[in-house]
Amino acid sequence: MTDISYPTKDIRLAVDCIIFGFSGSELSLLLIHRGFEPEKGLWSLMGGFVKDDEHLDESPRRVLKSLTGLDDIYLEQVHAFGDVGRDPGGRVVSLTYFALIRKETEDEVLLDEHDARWFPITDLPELIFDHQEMVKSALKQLILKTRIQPIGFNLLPEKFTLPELQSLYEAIYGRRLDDRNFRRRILSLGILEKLEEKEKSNSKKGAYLFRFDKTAYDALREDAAKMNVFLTLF
Amino acid sequence: MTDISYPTKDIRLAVDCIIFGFSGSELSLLLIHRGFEPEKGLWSLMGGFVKDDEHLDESPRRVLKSLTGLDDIYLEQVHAFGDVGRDPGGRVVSLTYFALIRKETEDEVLLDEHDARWFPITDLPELIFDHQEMVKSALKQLILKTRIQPIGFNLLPEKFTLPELQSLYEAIYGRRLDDRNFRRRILSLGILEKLEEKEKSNSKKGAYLFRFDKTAYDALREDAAKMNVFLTLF
DNA sequence: GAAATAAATGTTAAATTGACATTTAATGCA
DNA sequence: TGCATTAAATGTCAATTTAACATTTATTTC
Repeated sequence: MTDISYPTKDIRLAVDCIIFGFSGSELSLLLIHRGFEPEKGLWSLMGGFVKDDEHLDESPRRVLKSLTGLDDIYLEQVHAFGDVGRDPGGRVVSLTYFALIRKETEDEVLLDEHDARWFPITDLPELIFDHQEMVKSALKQLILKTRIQPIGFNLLPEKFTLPELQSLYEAIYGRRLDDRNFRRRILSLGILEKLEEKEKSNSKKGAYLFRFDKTAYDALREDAAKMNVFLTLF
Repeated sequence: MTDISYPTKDIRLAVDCIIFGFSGSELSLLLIHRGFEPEKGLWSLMGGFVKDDEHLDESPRRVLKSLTGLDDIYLEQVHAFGDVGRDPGGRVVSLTYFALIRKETEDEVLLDEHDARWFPITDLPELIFDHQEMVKSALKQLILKTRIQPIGFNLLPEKFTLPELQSLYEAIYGRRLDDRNFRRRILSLGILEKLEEKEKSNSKKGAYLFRFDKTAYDALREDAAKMNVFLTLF
């Protein structure tokens, strides 16, 4: 940055969070019912202004904490939206972050206070401003990232079954996957630790629980990095 | 964005451009010699402040125009850097954009005026502030994007040879590729139009020139989108 | 002990990838 | 004229990966 002639005092900086959750076989989004004009009654992403003394990535963390009560949320910056006129309240540049949370770990009381609700990604209500575009780009980034990094586990409980994991991938990619091929591929990576326990809520037989093995993944990634080669998970 | 209680009047918004060029077999970066304190004498990315009345993506276009004289540059937003204290001149949030330009179409006079110089990506000088981190993330994004979208052509002249194209991929990925396998793969996509002309500056035999076939690519992408499937170019 | 249900498993053909060496076209110089 | 030089262009084969497909297994409940 060399040109110091144009301070931009009138631009305000905000963050908006695209909060993904997963349950059953559905990927969903946590939205806020907007209680004031303009666009009263529509739904919106949860957001807030960046504080003067706060690092950028802290800002969505604070916002998410206030909405869900959760710390330690997986967050990724997506895009800056800031065209003139995108927000009728003045020049607001908004940084979007997507968040992956384990559904049902969030604080229901806080959610109620914010008039927040989960919506299936396939059936979203009308959103204010350019929030729909924000969701679209976040989903695109989630899809691309999921393919090459094991971030999906942030949407699942620590222990999960292979059918659950497959459903998650299907929900993210928006298409059905062959179960035999999925298992073979995902297990061959060696980044899942099979447990003795079974989860029986979905079937009589029960499905074995697995846990993500971060150490194994780090080694795998290290190897790929050494050879300057792309790592594709599924 | 629902929380309206924290206006951020003291945050200034800037853009910094990571300008990639390619020639010979080298990927390089256009940098500016910093003529003033702090960090005088180091090199930096070309940047500037976002104007109050300018759409976000227009800002790097204006900056690039002033440096290179070029319009119609391929640009992609990369990341917002804005931690407190990253710029000693106050709270400055900087949006980074990477730019792909066809080297030697730029205006030499303007470059001289800005004390700008090309550096091989493998041999960069010391950069101010967090600009090295900016370069790193931009390069990462370039690599990922190159794999799935035909953006590399923006670094080449309209007509190019296969050896040139391969060199470009090698420079971006940072590893050697097998020429026979490269040709087979890239030609099988059907997105290159072979011309009658040959380019003879690099060899006695001469190499056939090709042109990127956008129509064919769009059809290919359309097909992939229909099936919700990933498209990998190379 | 029979029915029901989801989990788990295996095979094969087709396609893709990776590794590898020779021939071709043109130039310039002897 | 033809020989040396140089980078471009080409092909094969084995190994790996992928896609497509159906049956068996473990457990519960009636």
